[in-house]
Amino acid sequence: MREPTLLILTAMTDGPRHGYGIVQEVRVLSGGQVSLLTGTLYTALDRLTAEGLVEHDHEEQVDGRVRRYYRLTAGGLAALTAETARLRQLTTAVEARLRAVHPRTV
Amino acid sequence: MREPTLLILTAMTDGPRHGYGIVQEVRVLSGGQVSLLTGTLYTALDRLTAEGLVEHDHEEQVDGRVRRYYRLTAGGLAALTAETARLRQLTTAVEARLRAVHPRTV
DNA sequence: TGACCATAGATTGATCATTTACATATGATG
DNA sequence: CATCATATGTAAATGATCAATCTATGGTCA
Repeated sequence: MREPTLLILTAMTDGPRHGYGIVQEVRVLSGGQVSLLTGTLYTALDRLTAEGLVEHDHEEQVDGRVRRYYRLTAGGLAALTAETARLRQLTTAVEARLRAVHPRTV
Repeated sequence: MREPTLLILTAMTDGPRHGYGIVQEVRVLSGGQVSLLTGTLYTALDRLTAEGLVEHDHEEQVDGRVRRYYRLTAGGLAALTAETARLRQLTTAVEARLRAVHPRTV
């Protein structure tokens, strides 16, 4: 799982969100570092839907614009949790190595 | 930076290593989870050399086989350190979110 | 009032890293 | 005599992301 995918899933943990809402939420939770491109977002949502990690929720009409909401499935939450644990383990291992060899750089 | 790349750089933090040595080291430091494929390794080494994160060290002849050693440059170490810090920050943010919303799953 | 920005959706072609598969070669193990 | 561990690499395919573009509404500012 790549980074944008991880962040997209994370943005849906607290409930369904529509595309633009995911873009904004990812910006917030990444500390302003990641601004998803729409090309990344919508193709990822299609892919994740096909994989069963995400599914359609409902649609809204706001000011003449459609809002399409997506939600995380149980499988999506499980995948996100597993991936995060794997990532933490990896990060910890790399940091341990850096500390051991180059104590001042970490 | 993708995961295999991160691990390849990490495997060279304690000194120069040759290709196959990197494969073995990555297996160890990933807790046996990642076995680099040679296609990934050698194309990554070429790319990282072109980017200046890695450079050629020396060559050895062992049992009629060549061993080509690579080492991390100062820029490579800096990039690895920065990437690891970024990854930790990201992982922490995602975990915080998971804990806040689904306390039992983390 | 006309330009621009934020919001909201989406598609297309290009790029890049990785994977898969292939190719070659030696020495040790069973 | 086959297979595995060691050791190097290349070429084609896949997959995810990026860059660019498009449509459309409502609000702000000069």
